[in-house]
Amino acid sequence: MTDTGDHALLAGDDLETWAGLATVLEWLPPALDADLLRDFDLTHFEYGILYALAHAKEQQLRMSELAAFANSSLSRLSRAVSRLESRGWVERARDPGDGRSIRATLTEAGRHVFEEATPQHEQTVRRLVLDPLTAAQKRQLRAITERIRRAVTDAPAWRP
Amino acid sequence: MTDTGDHALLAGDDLETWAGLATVLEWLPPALDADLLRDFDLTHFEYGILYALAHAKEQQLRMSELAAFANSSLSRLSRAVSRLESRGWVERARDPGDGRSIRATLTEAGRHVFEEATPQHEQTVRRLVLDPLTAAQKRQLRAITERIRRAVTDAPAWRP
DNA sequence: ACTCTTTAGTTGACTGAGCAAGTACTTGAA
DNA sequence: TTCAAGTACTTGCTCAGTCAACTAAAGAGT
Repeated sequence: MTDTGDHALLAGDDLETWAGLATVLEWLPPALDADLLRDFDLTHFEYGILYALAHAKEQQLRMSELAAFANSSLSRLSRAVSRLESRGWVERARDPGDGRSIRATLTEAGRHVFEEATPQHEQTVRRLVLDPLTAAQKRQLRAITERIRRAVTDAPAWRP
Repeated sequence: MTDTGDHALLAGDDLETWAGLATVLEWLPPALDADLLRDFDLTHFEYGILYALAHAKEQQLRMSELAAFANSSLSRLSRAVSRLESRGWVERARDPGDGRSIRATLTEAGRHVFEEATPQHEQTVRRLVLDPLTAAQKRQLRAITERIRRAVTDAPAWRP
């Protein structure tokens, strides 16, 4: 094994910290998706859209609001809503007040799917993330993710 | 806002813990990719392949070994190596000992790119993950990611 | 030696996401 | 009032990733 230069190479505890996080970054998202996908043919992202609509006033939101909730580009959201619409879970209607806007509404069927999927999904979140941790660790994780989140959003050349 | 049923809904601190982690899961990977992609046209995944090869004996590994290092399916790896090969950074050669296997080798050019990219990438990892945390938090994060990793790999219906 | 199965890897068809260009409506300013 | 600039979405193109089907070689059993 050849060394790769010595610009303060990542090593020891720091390397382990990073490797541990990288592993979770890699494996947790597909694991979170698995149940939802198998039983409801929903990705976590699509579930997030149903979640936002279900909790919105009159179960409807403008596309751009929805994109903000879902941390998504408008383009990604537009395609995702198209998929949900084609399954009859969401409907689109032009906003009467502003003809540029489109309001997405959760249908009865969509609400039904969301209510079926929710307990299972929350169960998955508990099983993979919350239950394995002690109360202290959950508290620590909140502080840690908050610091990382701030570093990411402060990053130059990276505006979420 | 309508409630969605009361099957021990996620709420309070637990909800915050989960929301915090979900945000990091969403934003950190693209932020980690950004510099590498801009300056070297390399994704984090492709960088990982170069990393594994650079640290392997004679800078070469069988595809399936490489897939294991990169936590990747063989199919994804095969396509990624094709991309790297087309840029002249990796070469493929049939294994003389076992005609089924293919050994991927890092070329001189590939080694060069890897050595150029490494300091910057490690700098990014520090900036986004390690530097924002205290020594205690880094220790905590190692323990936390280890528990989550175990929960994920133990998951029924999810065999990495 | 001759199949049968297993292992290693690649590839075709399809899907989801990003980017940039396009459409449609609104607002502001001459 | 009219037209330029801006806002809210959508869509065409391209690319990476998955799954399943395929090729090729190795090993196992008879």
